[in-house]
Amino acid sequence: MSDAVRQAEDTVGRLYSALRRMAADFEFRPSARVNESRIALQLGASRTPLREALNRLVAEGFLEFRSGQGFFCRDLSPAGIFHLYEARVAIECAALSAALARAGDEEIAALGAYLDRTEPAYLEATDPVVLLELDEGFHDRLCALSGNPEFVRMLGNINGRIRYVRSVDLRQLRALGTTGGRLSAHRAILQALERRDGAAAVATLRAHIEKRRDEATEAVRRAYADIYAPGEEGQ
Amino acid sequence: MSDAVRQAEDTVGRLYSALRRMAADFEFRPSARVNESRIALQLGASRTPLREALNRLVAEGFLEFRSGQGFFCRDLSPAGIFHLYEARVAIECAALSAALARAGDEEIAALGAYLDRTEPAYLEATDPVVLLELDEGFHDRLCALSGNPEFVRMLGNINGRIRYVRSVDLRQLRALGTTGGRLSAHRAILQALERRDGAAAVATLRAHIEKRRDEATEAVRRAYADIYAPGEEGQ
DNA sequence: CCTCCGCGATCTGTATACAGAGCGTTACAC
DNA sequence: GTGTAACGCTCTGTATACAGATCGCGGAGG
Repeated sequence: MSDAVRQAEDTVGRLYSALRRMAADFEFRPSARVNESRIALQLGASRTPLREALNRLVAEGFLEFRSGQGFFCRDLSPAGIFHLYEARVAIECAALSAALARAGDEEIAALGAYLDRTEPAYLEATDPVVLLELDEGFHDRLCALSGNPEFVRMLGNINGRIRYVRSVDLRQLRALGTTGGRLSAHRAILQALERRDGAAAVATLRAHIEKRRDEATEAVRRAYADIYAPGEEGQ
Repeated sequence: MSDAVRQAEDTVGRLYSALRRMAADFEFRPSARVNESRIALQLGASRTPLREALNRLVAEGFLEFRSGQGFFCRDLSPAGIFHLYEARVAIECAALSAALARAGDEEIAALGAYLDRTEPAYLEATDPVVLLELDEGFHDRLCALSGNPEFVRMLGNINGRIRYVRSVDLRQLRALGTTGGRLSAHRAILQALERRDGAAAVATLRAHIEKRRDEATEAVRRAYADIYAPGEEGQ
């Protein structure tokens, strides 16, 4: 059994995870074709399971498929990112509403404990990847309070697809020294949730996300620079 | 070119469409394993493209995958359907809000024309499948007014997964002679949209969907009866 | 009668092979 | 010099083959 569990991550699953990360990080350039043979060799598997994993990512919107031409990376545009942020607002706010009605006090307290626990790391972190992980961690847990796995699934999908832009945005925010505001926004949402003040909680969450949404155009521009000239610090 | 377009539906695409319909209609019994060899033979293709299509459906939540055991049909439960309806409310209401801000008068007029055009068929239709198609047609177009393809994609996914239960629910409504209310609800939403009365439009839409959502438990019970004893008219 | 073990059949998981489409490149004509 | 057509290479799309895992069934032991 322990062997089965250990090997639970089978080939397709392993390839899927690797490819998802690569697609999220735009290791495939926007709109560029994915060379199956090369990636298969690189990941140490044959094309059959690789294509199965690629098909999953197509269904999730990470990649596109054109008949007779193969798989392509999704493109990256301000409009596309805006739409994803808009969907994120819809899902997170709906999840929060559901959580207000259904989540128990102890579950909300657990989210508070998470916030307390991660606060030091949040304030000290310099790596935007770590910062983003902590940020997503809060939002994921908040979403999970809804008890609706569809919300969790959809948010996970969206977060994966905007992760790169968010990390670029976050790096910029850190450079400007304004990351603290994000944390306090999380705290404000939690407090409104504890008070069962639905209107305030949803409004705060919505404003929190829409603020980033409205930076999307600028962040996408930076993301392009970052994808095609990595390493060169901002500017 | 016309040949290319005609053949655009390649093998994987064809299999995907066929399997999606089969999964939506619960031609695979809930939680039952999908026999790859049999389906491949049945659909006239080999297992390789079949598995690619199956993997897309896993990513979309129509099927589940268990390592070493293969593909299984999603299960059918009142809670699961409730969660899907809840997600549907979130997406459709958010899409409507976006449409209020962005859709042009002529686009809204086009939706009105659709409603006028389909009204006779709606009132005369006896086949629940046709009725459902008309109903979904309105909601799809309404969602598309948002201009956000993510909303459209998500709604399409959700609608596919609740289609069977909706068709059972709709059949019951028809038997009770209350389908007219649905149509007038659509009309009310449209009129509020034309007046740019966001609060009324969203409230009407929400109530319209939540009414069905709250029938989900009963509809799932009927759906089970229908899946395992088709042909026998309800009850 | 129930339980556990082992065998066999079935099915999944992956690699590989091959056919055919797409695309770039080059050479030739204008 | 430019446009076009044909060639060839590369890569995709699918079938098939085979290895390994899983599950059911039958028999033996308690």
